[in-house]
Amino acid sequence: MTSSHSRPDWLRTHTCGELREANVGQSVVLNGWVDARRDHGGIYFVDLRDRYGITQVTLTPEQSDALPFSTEFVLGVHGKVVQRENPNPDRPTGLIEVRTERIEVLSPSPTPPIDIIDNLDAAVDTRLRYRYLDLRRGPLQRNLIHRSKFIASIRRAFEDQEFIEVETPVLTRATPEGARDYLVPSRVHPGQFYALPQSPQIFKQILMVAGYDRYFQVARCFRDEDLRADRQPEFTQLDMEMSFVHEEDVFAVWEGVMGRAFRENMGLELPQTFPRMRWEEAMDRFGSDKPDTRFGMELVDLAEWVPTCEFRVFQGALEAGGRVMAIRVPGGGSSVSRGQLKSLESAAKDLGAKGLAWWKPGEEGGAAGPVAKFMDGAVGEELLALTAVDGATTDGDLLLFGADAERIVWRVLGDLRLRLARQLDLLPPATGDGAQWNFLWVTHFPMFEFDEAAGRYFSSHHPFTCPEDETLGGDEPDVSKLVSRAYDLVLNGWELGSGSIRIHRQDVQARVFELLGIDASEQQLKFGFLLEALSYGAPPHGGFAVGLDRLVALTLGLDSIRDVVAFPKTTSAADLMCGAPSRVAPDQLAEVHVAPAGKALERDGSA
RNA sequence: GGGGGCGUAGCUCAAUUGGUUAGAGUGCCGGCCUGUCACGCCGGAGGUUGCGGGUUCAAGUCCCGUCGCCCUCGCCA
Repeated sequence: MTSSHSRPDWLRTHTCGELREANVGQSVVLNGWVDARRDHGGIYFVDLRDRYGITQVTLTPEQSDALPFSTEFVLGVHGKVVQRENPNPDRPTGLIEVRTERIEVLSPSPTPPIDIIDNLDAAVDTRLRYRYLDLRRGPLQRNLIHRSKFIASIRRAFEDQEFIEVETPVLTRATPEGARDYLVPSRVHPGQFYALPQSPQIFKQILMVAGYDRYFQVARCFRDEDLRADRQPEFTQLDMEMSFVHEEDVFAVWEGVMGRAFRENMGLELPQTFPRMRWEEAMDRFGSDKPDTRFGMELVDLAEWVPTCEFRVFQGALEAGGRVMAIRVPGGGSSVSRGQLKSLESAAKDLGAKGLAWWKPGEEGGAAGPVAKFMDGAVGEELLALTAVDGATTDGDLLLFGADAERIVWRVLGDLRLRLARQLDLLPPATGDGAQWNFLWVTHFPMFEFDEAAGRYFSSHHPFTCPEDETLGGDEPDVSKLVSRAYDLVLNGWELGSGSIRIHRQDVQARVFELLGIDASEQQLKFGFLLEALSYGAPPHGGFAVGLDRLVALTLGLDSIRDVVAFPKTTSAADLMCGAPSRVAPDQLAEVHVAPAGKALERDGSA
């Protein structure tokens, strides 16, 4: 059967990015948006744009007078490709132009509220309100195309290793712990709610029980928490799970996946294996569980040295069971001013420090810092030797100290290290030739973390994470010291993703619940169906998930994931383009058995 | 929920610290120009200064409230 529609003659024969000298003499039809116009009286230039490029079109005065059009109109241009009198070497199509024979407006446009140019400087609200115009711009198009190709590489990499892509539900059950759920009321079950998944965690473990052995998915996840530049309420994870594996098997798969995606999309060869670092070492050397290893300024433990120093604050910190550590800022003696030290100190205080001790060994008197008087002679010499990078002694450095509980020292010095690296420009460029791609596996996370407010322990990862020691320390364990088989993948100081080897033995699982203070009835209530599934022959398994939005943003050198998400939301989780969230008609609410309450009542219902 | 910043023409920003008719660049509209590609020259339109209230002879400017956007702490197993 043939179509009853005849093919319109304005349909393009070429895109706006493909005509070259070889096409000179050909009759062509182009479709595209009016990027710019230049009227020279006797001749009229139009830059016609689509996502492939820009081609210059020439019109006679008669043609331009006969047909009014403006920027962002969509045109169909019939014409002949000709060599240019004045070529433009800056454009791929710059050697040719299309001399118009016939032109028609396929679609008009009012003056756009934002310019469709690469270097746009417009308010974010306007860009989000008219997202379709923002997305028409070159940089955003290139971002989304890069994202698409990146995902395609990852899919191929998983498929080549026998992974099976399985879709899991978006309407699912509320999760007992973790982030706040997005809820969806059920019409059929009055008073009951679905939740949108925070991750496919439970489903992927069940797929292992079901024998799928190697699963992956490009999965949308939802968390009803406050936003940041690198956090959206819905985001995309590259999720996977494997059976009959050890940590190293999971790492190897991802090293292959990342290697392929970087090779195919960025022309970069990543190392075949990424470095591994235990959590404890990451904290001790970088003050962070997601260390940026592209620069030095590592933390140095001063426990051995402190007793030789008279400074009571340092000694007091050790006596109280805390730590004393320092970072050495190369050249900081001159590059970090008193004013900057003040703001560093206030940053340190915001993070829980009582103050910030510093020393500029090259300086005299007050300029040398508040603790300089304790650094005379051998004491100072020894400290300089301890903190020297690769044994090298450089003059004019700055030493910053942390003396407090271990957590605070890590947090404060880890933060100052990053702050100073940015301030002093120690970071390599985010993209391009000088860029570094420091992938790192961080392993051996603590099993549990104590929550002061709740007064109990919580799983650092989640309660199905396998402990390193399956006896969990025996009869009287020190819960705070237990180590898990959870791991993170870190890239240049960003946490790309996390995962773990799971518990598959019921006795171990029961013991973990016991340590978390979750009794049998609560277990049944919260995790019943998963525990039941795991009882029917659960293979030993483990998995991992990577935040795709962050990964893509990083590979493009962007700070904000908004520029790699087609339709992002604002800091208050609103979609300015379609106006979500919105009020709904009372009928619609009644149908799902929901009535406004609290603040929803105060704002009188202008539905 | 807390802290900070911002809100003036379609867009990006000014407005001498409370004082005449709120300006500029850009975009848009009109005119001129045959080789531009950030075209050029001339002219024009375009404003509820986010919104509401207050102080004052007088408010873009000061005060109170409110809304929105951005950053950030909490939060995000």
